[in-house]
Amino acid sequence: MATEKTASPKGMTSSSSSLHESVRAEISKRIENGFYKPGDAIASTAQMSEELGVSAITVKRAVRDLQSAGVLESVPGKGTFVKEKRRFIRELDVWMSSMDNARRLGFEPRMELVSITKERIADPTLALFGPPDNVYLCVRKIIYADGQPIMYDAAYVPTSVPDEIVDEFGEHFIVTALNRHDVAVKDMSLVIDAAPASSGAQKIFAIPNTYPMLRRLYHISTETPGIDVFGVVESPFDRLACSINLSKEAISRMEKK
Amino acid sequence: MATEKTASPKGMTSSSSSLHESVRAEISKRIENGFYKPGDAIASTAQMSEELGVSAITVKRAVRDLQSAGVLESVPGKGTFVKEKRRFIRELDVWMSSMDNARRLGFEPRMELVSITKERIADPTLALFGPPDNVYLCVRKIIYADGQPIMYDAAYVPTSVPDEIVDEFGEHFIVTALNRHDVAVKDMSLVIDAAPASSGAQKIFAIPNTYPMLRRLYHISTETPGIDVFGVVESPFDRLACSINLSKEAISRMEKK
DNA sequence: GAGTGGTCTAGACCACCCT
DNA sequence: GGGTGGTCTAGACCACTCC
Repeated sequence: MATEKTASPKGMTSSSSSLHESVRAEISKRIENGFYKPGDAIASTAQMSEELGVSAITVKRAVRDLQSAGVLESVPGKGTFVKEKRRFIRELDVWMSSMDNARRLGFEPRMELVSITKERIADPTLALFGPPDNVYLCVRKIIYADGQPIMYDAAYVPTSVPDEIVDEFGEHFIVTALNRHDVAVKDMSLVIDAAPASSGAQKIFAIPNTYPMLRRLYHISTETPGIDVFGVVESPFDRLACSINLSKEAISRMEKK
Repeated sequence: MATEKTASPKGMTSSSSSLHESVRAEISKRIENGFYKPGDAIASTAQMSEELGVSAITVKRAVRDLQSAGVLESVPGKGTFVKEKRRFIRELDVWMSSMDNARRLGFEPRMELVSITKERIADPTLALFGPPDNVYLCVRKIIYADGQPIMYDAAYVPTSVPDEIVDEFGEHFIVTALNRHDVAVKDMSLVIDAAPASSGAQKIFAIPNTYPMLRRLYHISTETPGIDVFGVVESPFDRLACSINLSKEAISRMEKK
């Protein structure tokens, strides 16, 4: 079958080797051109299949890859839409909470407590910080900016932390809540990486497949013996970036070497 | 067709809704169990298709998702293999070059100059730093750790930089080369995010589809007027992470607020 | 009911690798 | 030649939404 074999079906630039790549490029081009604007629905699979002269499955393949790339979003029964691209930048150097950070950038932040449970640290990547193998209070929360979920935070705090402080975890960031009760933060280690979404994050952010999230692993140590906090923050990579400024002082350390 | 409809074909845990997710989970389970070890070839599509009682396409779908997740790697004509998981951690706080950083962590680093061309800054994300719209020298290089490519660096340096310094870009990091010629670095801004691989990075790292890379955008400003460097480093997210330590001094700034 | 995307299948062709 | 993965197709069913 497949009798006619046109090199480049219906006016697509056949720059790529495979057909689904060409289709993907065509859709991307239309978005860049402004033919499809953010929020718009693109042509349906059936339409585009006929229009470009390729099979419906090939169109679906291209669309799925663009979903993964954070460009498109499909709603079953409705259509496939061009995602709004607005990205939140978390400034790590200014050292303020994400909430303050958001406000400064003109976002309307909101925090939602998901659960407080007693758990051991499950995430093997947190082993990087060498946390004691205890049972912790695991505080999970979602941070929104302008209604969009941008972070999913799982913090492991020692069970020895008094209830007055725990009660504030729903409204405040961990560090803020600790500070308000005179538990001074001594030091904070961060590891930034990307990894497939946890099951919790998959539900919250509606991640289509095992797609990587931008992740911040943290270890907060305090002046109070026995109070160390470990945690993971996951964010969709198209909605968050981190910024840092390394000042002259830090650089001078290098020059001395 | 598809007459028999077993809920959970051939002893897979049907924890997921869709079939390809179950297949994916099954493969992941076998890797966790140690049934498939790093470097091993997994069962071929045809074998697994029969073994699990699902169509070959569904197996391929599951394998493709695991490729994207950085778990599997397929070599056409040979088979599909479990990737070795060894990750390089770039310490940003210590403020040393990636080469020194690598040696300290027991990696054997190597740098390979790809090209030095005259270009304007193409990457729109670098606009974040507000670079002047000039023609720059674009220095592209690959950094390897133990033979594995872990970074793809594209640096834009002003054309006014003397040739003696440019000649050293092939062997040294930008900052190191500048320092060696008394161009002192004043300040460095970093943005860490994840984004689909550039075309160059796709080739170097053999990225299957438009899969996101961990990215570091940088802006280096120097004491010498007119010498500012902008750049992008891309890394496969399963091969690199960044670490930072925020010391007590940085935190004290917050407490004062 | 008509249209949408999501899933699954069977079958085919190709390029590649190994023996 | 026989195996592998990669691609493409046609056709089907489902759940969903909107009219």
